[in-house]
Amino acid sequence: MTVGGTNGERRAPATLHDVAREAGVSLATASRSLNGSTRKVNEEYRQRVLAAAAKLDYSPNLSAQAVARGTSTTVALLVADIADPYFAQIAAGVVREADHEGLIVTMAATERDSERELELVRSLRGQRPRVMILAASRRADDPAATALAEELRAFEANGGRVAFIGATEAPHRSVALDNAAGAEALARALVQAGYRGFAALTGAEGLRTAEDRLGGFLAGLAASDLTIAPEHIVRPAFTRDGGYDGMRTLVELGIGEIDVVFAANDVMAVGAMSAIRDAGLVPGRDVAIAGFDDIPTARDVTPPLSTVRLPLEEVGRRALRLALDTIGPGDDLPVRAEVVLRASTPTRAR
Amino acid sequence: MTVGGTNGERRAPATLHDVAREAGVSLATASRSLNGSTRKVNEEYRQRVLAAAAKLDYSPNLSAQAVARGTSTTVALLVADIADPYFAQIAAGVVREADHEGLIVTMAATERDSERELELVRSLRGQRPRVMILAASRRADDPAATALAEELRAFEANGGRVAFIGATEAPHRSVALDNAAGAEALARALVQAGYRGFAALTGAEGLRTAEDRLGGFLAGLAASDLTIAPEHIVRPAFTRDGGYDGMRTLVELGIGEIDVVFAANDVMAVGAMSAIRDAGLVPGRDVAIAGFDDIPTARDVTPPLSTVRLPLEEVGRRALRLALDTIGPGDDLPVRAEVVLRASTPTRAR
DNA sequence: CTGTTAGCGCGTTCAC
DNA sequence: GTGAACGCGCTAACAG
Repeated sequence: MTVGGTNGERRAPATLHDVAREAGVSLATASRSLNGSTRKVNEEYRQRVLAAAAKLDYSPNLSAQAVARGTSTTVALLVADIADPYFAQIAAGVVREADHEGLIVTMAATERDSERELELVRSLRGQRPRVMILAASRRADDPAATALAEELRAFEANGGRVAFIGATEAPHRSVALDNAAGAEALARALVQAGYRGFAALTGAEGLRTAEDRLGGFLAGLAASDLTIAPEHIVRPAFTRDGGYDGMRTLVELGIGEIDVVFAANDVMAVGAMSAIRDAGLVPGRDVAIAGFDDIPTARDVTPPLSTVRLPLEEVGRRALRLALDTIGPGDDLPVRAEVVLRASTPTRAR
Repeated sequence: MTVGGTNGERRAPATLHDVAREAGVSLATASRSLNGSTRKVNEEYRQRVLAAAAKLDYSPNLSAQAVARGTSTTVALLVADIADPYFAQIAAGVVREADHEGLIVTMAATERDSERELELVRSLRGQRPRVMILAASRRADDPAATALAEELRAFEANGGRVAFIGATEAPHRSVALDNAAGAEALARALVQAGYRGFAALTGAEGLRTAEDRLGGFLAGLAASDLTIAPEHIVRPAFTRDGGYDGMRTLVELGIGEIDVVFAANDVMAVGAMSAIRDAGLVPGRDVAIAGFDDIPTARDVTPPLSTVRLPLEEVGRRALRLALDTIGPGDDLPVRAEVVLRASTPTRAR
C-alpha cells in the first residue's frame, strides 16, 4: 500500500468562466463552443475556446450543467448484490448501454433488504436521474412496498423513468423475464428425459422470481400429472450457500425418491452440486440437477449444468432502452428463456 | 414487457423554496432543518419543515448541493469488466463502504481498452467525484499512460483523490495486491506437493497483474532450481475463454511433461479446466491446475480449484478508505494473499 | 436562532 | 454571430 498524492497546490478546477477569460470571449460563447447544441459560433473563436479549455484542463462540471439544464445524465441502478453473477451481468449490460447513450450509471445494492431498497430509492432520487432501474428482487408480501411505490410514483411524476427487471410492478415499465414459462419448459424437458422424482430448491417464500419459477416448474410437471412432494420443496436463501444448505437438507431427508433437483437459480444449483458431492454422491449420476439463468460458470462446473438461459446482459441493456424509449431492433419481442440441457441432467434410461 | 408510466401531470420536483413557503419559513431555515450541519433550529420550525417536505415529496437536489457546496458525494469506480467476478467483488466492496460513508458510486467499464479508460476518466472527472478508484488492469507499455497520468494529476490538483487497486501507479495511493509474493508462495507449495513439470497461462504481455503473478511464480520455482519452458508459457486473453483457448494450445502441444498448469487468475483456470476435460483428460488427475484470486466458484468446480486467495471485497472497501483517509483497523497491514490448496492440485506421490 | 443576500458553475433567453 | 443578464436549486456568510 502506497500513500502519495500531489496536493502541492490545490487550485480549484477551471470553470467555464476561466476558459472564457483565457480565450478572450464571453461566457456564452465559451459555453456554446464546448457544449452548445445548435452550433453557431465563429470557427476562430471556437478554436480559441477549445485551446483555452485544453490548456486549463477544463472539465465541464456535470452537476452545474444538471442544475442549469434541469436534467441530469445519470441512470441509477439498484441490484440486490453486485457480486452475484446474475446482477453483475445485468449491470454490465446497463453500463454498456448507458455508455452508448452518453449516460453515467450510479449503482447501489439493496443486499436483499427492502427497507434498504426504499432508503436507496429515496436517496438516489436526489440525483434526479433520468432513469431508475430496479433489478433487485421483488417480494409479494413486502411491507415497504407501498412506500416504495409512492416514492417511485413521485419520481415519475417529476419526469423520471422507472424500469423494473423481472417482476412486472404495476404501473411501471419492465423487462419481463419469462420465469414461469422457462421453468415450465424445463420441467417438460426433464420429464421428457425420463425424470419422475422431483425436488426443488427455491428462495424464501414470497420472493417473486423464486415463486414464478417454482410455479412454472410445477405447472410443467402437472402437464404430465406429476408433482413435487411438499417435503421436497426446500426454501433456503436465494444464494450459493442457500443452495448448498438446502441440498444438504434434502440429502439428510433421504434422496431415495428424488432423481432430479430443480434449483431456482444457477448459483443455488452450483452450491447444491457441491453439497451433493460433499455427501459422497455424484451430481448427474446419483441425482440430477438443473438451475436457471445460465450464468457463465454453468458451463464450467462438473457436470455442466442444465439450466434455462436468460440473456442477462441483453436484459440490462434492454431495460435502459425501454426506460429511455430508445427501442432497438427486436426489443418488442419478449425476452426468450431457453432451456439448455447439459450433462447434469442426462437422459434417463427407464 | 409492459409499458406504462404515470405521466399525467409532470410537475417539477419540489424545491427547497417550495418547502420553505409551505412551512412558512425562510429558505435558510428550511435548508438548515433538512441538511444543515450544526443544528440550531427551533424544534417547532424544524417539524414544520419536515412535515412540509414530506407532504411535497421533497428530495434534495444533489447536483445543486454539490454546486453550492463545491464538493460532491460521489465516488467514481473504474473496472475492466463488471461481469468478471474479480471486479464484481471489488465493486461490491466499494459500494458497501461508500454506502457506509453516505457516498454514491458511479461505475464505468473500460472493457480492457486503455483508450476507453482515458476517455472515461476524462468524462468522469466532470462529476467532480470525491474519489476515483481505478481497478482496471494496468499495462506496462500503455501508450495512453501519460495522458492518463496527466488527467489524474489534474484531478488531484483540484482536490480529488485517486486510489489504484493492484498495480501501484507512481504518485498515487494504491491498495497493493501481493501478486508476486502470492504466486511465489503458490509455486513453492506446488513444488512441495511434488510437482516438477510446470506450464503457465497468463495474460497478454505487458499486463501488469499477469506479469507480476507469472514473475512471482517463476521466482518460486527458481528457489528450487525449476523453471517453465518458454513454449509452456501461453499468453491468451485474461478471461475465461482465454484460459480455455490457452489450455487447448497446451494440450495440442502435448502435455507429456506438464503435470501442473498455473493460470494467472481463477476465471482462466476455470476455462482451462473445461478445456482439459474437453480434451478427454481429468483435471487434478491427468494434469493439475491452480489459479489466483479465489473467486467464489473456485470452490464449486470439480475438483475444487487450488488458488491464491485475495480478499477482494475487502480490497474494494479498503481502496475507498485509503482514498478517503478513513483508515480502519488493520488497514495499515498489507493485503494478505493466501495460498489455498484444494483438490485440483493433489499431493503427488513421487 | 432566523431571514436576506450573495454566490456556486453553468445554460439560455434577450438585446445588440 | 456575440455578450450581458437572469435563473437553476441550494449553501453559506452576513446582519438582525
